[in-house]
Amino acid sequence: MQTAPLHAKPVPAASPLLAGSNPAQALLLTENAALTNGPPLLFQRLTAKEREEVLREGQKRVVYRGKMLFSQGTPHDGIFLIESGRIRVFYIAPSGREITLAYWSAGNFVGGPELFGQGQHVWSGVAATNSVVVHLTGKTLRRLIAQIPGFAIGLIEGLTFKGKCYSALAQMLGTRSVTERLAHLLIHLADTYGVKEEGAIAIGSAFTHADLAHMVGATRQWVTISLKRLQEQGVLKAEKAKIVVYDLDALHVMRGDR
Amino acid sequence: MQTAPLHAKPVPAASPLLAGSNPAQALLLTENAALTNGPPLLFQRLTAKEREEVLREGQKRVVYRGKMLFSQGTPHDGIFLIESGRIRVFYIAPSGREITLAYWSAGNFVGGPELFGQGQHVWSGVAATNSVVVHLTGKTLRRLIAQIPGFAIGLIEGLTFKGKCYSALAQMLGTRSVTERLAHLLIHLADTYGVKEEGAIAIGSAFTHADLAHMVGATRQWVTISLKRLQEQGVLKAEKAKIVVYDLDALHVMRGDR
DNA sequence: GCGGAGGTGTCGATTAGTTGCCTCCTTTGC
DNA sequence: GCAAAGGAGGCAACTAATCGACACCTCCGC
Repeated sequence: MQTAPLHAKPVPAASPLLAGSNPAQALLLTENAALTNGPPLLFQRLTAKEREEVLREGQKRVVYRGKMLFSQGTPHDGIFLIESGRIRVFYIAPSGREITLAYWSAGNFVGGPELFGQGQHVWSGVAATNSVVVHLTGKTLRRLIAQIPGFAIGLIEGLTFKGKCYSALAQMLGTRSVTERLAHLLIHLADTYGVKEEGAIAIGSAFTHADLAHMVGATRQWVTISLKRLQEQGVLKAEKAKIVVYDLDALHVMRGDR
Repeated sequence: MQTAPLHAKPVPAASPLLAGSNPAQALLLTENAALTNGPPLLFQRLTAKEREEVLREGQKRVVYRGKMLFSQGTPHDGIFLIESGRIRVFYIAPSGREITLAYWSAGNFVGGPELFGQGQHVWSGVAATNSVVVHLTGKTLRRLIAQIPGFAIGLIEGLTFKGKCYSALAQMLGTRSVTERLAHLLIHLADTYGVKEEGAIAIGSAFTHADLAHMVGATRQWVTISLKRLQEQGVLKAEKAKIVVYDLDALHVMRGDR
């Protein structure tokens, strides 16, 4: 997730959102599987025609990896609908400590919890991969809500969903130890990105220790130490940019649900 | 905040909500003053007639101090509108650790983040004082939303507001130390319940150390220690059921905003 | 091939925060 | 009036997690 220069990949011409069939995901720290498996897609309830209309109203923007989409403290105006790529939403405290709320994929929108603006962003958003987003201003949103009933419902569903995400994160951070949170995250990663590999599950995602640390709300070093400890216990094996989980059940025990 | 038996106070006959003029508050751990000063009241946008209609549709319920209003894990159906009293919304992890989201007063509703049900409660709600609530089921909510436009907007505002609360809490828990969080809370308490007293501010609220601990996400003992430390520094003086703050500025420094 | 940047592993010191236990003070019930 | 119960507060031992620093490794651009 470094911000190193990348060969700018060509931006796809046709919007995948028009098809309305992408397996949208949200990657975040939670114990509620329902939250991460099926975030409600904003476009799900719309006809092809309505989808086109929404996209026409918005302003398409290409965001390269490492570039900021919006920043905490800056004025808020509307939302960003993700067409492709992955957006990391995070917050940095005055002290420099950082917490990642979630990684959002195509079909979701970011830039909440407010919809119409009139405030400031409380989170920041950065492109975790080269991404394409559609910016819908507060003004445009009002118009679309009035015009397309399904769009309004989709937005409310989206807001409700985000509410659940925030609240799940707060619960995790408030009541679970870092170790438990890490176990949670690993189970979730295994679920989402895991590939079965002769009895074990390989997580091939390119998350650095720092990325994981931000997701569980801990320091990079502590994640390194914890992973090493888990490795010594035979629960998993950490190779570079790849984690192989041998004993998923042990993680569940650690998490506190078995 | 103990659940000791209380002499049941008479329940007021007329609903204060009909007047639509109570100074509603939400007590929670956040750095955003706007969040706590003015939570949007559900009834603010309604005419007296509409208010009556909503109250007629709901089922009134008296909840005595210490009694549960809803519990995490139980099926969710609709929301509870607070007519009088104070409801504490909290979560208990399997390990027994507990975190308080907020204390909500008259004019607010609890039982989110979902509106219509079809899920389970993720938080629990308990009466912190003898309270009167109006239960609006998911079905009733749908009807009211369709009938009264202002009610729908009020609900969306409420949801958005709750989203901000959750997200503020997550940010606090993820990036601030317990000490900083306690400073936050004390400032906020001084703001809300504080009474000026010859240069100092007296917080007379009957919050126990355990209550404070649950609000900042720490143990009762650590709050005791921290308060004692602050007392040694001359920042405040903790008497029983009363905290006198001498040096509010020191708390601000501790919080990291000066 | 060299230098830089970013990621990882590790160590030691320190602190933040927890756990368990104990005492004191109120309240309640008889 | 007194015993029992339970909450509130305090002390001490312990551990979880942070902080800062540094060495190493690998990938990448030049």
